[in-house]
Amino acid sequence: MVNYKDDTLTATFHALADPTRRAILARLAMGEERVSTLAEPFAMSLPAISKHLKVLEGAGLIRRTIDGRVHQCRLAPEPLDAANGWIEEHRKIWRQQFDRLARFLEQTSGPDAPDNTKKENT
Amino acid sequence: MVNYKDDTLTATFHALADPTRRAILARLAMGEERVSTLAEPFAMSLPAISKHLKVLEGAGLIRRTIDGRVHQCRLAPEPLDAANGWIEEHRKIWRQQFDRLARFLEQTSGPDAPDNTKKENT
DNA sequence: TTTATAATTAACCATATGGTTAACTTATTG
DNA sequence: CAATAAGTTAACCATATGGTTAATTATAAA
Repeated sequence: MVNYKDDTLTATFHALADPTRRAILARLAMGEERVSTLAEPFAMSLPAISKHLKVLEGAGLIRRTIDGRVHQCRLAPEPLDAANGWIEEHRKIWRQQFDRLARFLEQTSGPDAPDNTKKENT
Repeated sequence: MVNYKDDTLTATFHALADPTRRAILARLAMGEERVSTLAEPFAMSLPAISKHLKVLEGAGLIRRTIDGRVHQCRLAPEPLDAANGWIEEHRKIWRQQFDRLARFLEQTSGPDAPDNTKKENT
């Protein structure tokens, strides 16, 4: 039972909860990039990207080195490890609990019993 | 390279980016609970919890069975698998890239070279 | 049938978020 | 030095978020 800092997790998950930021991270996974290059693929202004980068940096997911007027961004894997740790830890228990419930339903009602799960609205 | 639905990930990460919701999920990992029981530990109103549950349900992280006037909540592990998948997939590449950079710095500047990493503002 | 319980919905509020354009700072280059 | 380029900061705006209290719905119990 590792103890994950609450605000670290919150910041990390919040940073990941945006498609633009995830795309930036995915791109950075292929190597360092400067801000303007990172901004290119997106249909939004540079200041918008600048803000996204600040969120990512605030969560510790990226770091930047300033070289003249060029800001080079690169990934920092630590917070992702924390997020991953939290998910991994819980996922196991959840699976167990989920499967235990499934077996319980199998046993009590049998495989031919009417479907008692809630309808999905996928 | 699995293809994760963008909005599923966004909804999942957003749902996880709140300490109250994570606490609810952690509690549900120990077994099904009704809404009022889930609300007890928190210093906030029932409607607030109700909203949190709706967010979790919207992200597919929990399901509920309505039994009379009692709503039983339980976990649904699928979206967490997706989130975990995204993180896992990227984390590997990030680590590689990170370690490659570290080795590169070792080689070019040597172990005794001056520290060229940016100062942390922890 | 009246009353109490479980939970949601409605209406509202303050603050956060994600975007914009314009202005600014700091380097680089002619 | 003047002009350009990289990027951030400032000011602003619309919408989303997370909370509140009051009202509402639906079930259970007296």
